[in-house]
Amino acid sequence: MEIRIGDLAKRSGCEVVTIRYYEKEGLLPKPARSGGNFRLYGEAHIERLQFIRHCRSLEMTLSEIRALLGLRDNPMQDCGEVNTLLEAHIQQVEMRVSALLQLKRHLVDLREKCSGSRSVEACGILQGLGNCNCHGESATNSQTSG
Amino acid sequence: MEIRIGDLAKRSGCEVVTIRYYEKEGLLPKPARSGGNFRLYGEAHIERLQFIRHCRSLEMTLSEIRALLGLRDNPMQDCGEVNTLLEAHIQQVEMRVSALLQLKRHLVDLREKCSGSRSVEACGILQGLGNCNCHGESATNSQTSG
DNA sequence: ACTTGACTCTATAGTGACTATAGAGATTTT
DNA sequence: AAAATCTCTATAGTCACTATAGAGTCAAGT
Repeated sequence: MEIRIGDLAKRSGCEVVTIRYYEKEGLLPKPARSGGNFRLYGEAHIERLQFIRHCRSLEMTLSEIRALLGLRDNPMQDCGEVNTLLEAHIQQVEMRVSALLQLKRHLVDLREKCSGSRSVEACGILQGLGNCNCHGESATNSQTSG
Repeated sequence: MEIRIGDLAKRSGCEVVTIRYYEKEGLLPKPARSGGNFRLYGEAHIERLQFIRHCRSLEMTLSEIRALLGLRDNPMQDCGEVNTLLEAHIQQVEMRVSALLQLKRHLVDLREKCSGSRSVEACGILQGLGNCNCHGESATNSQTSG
C-alpha cells in the first residue's frame, strides 16, 4: 500500500508542507519515490506521523518528539527516559499555567483602574501600565526555553 | 539629561539590541545622536520604554503595544479603545490557560499509563501517544493567532 | 492529441520577538 | 599609547511552521 503526500496529509490532519518539513528535520524518514519523483508512503510512515501529531497536540517541541522517536526506535532500552521526558514536559506546562494565571491577575487589576472617564489622558489603565515597579522580568518567561 | 543605550538598557531591564529593535519597529522614536553617532536618550524615552516593557511583561504583542502607544500619543481620544484592547487581551490569556489545563490533563493521563515496566516496548506512554483518536487539532492553537 | 485541473516538486522568504554574530568605530580607563 | 569597554550597522539564526514562485506529473474530459 503506497499513498502520496496529499493522502498522508488527510490521514494525519497535517498539511503537506508540514510533512515535507518534518522530513527535512529528520522526524520522518525519507520515503520511496515514484517514477515522477513523488513521495510514496506506507503504513509505518502514517503511524509515525500520527505519533508526531499527537505529541504536537500536547505541545511537545520537535526536539522532545525527536527524543521520544529515538527511544521508540530502540525498544530494548529502559522506559525511564520516556517517563522523565513526559514529567519534564508536564512541569513546563504547569509553570506556564501558573505564570499565565499571575499575569491574568495583573491584567484584571489593571482593568479595574479605568473608572469610565472620557479621555485617554485620564485613563487609569495607561497610567497603570506606565508605573513599572518591577524590572527583572516577572514570572513570565516564554522565550528560548527549550 | 542624556543617557546612552547601555544605561537605558539597565534602567529598563531590557537588552541593548532589543532597544534598537523597538526603534526599528517604530515603538521608540529615533533618538538624537552624539558626535560619534551614539544614540542619546532622555526622560521621555526612558518612560516610554518602561511602558513597553511593562506591557510585554503582561505578554501583550508588539502590535497591541503599538496600538496602546498610539492612544497614549493622542490623549484627547476616548478611553474606550484602551478598555477594549485590554479586555481582548485578558480573554486571550484566559483561553490560553484553559487550553493548557486541558493539555495538562491529557499529559497526566498519559503519565499514568507507564506501569513501571522495564522496556520501552512495553511502555504505555509511547503506546498512548501512538493512539491518536483526534485529528482536527484539539483546543490548543497557539500559532499565528494575532 | 490536447487541454484542463488537481496534485506534486524544489527553493526561498516570511512570521514574532527577539538573540547572536561579525567587523568596524567611539570612548574611557590604565 | 594601549587596552578595555561601549556603540555602530548589517546580517543570520531561533521555532514550527506558512506562503509564494515557478516548474513538473498525472488522470480525466474533449
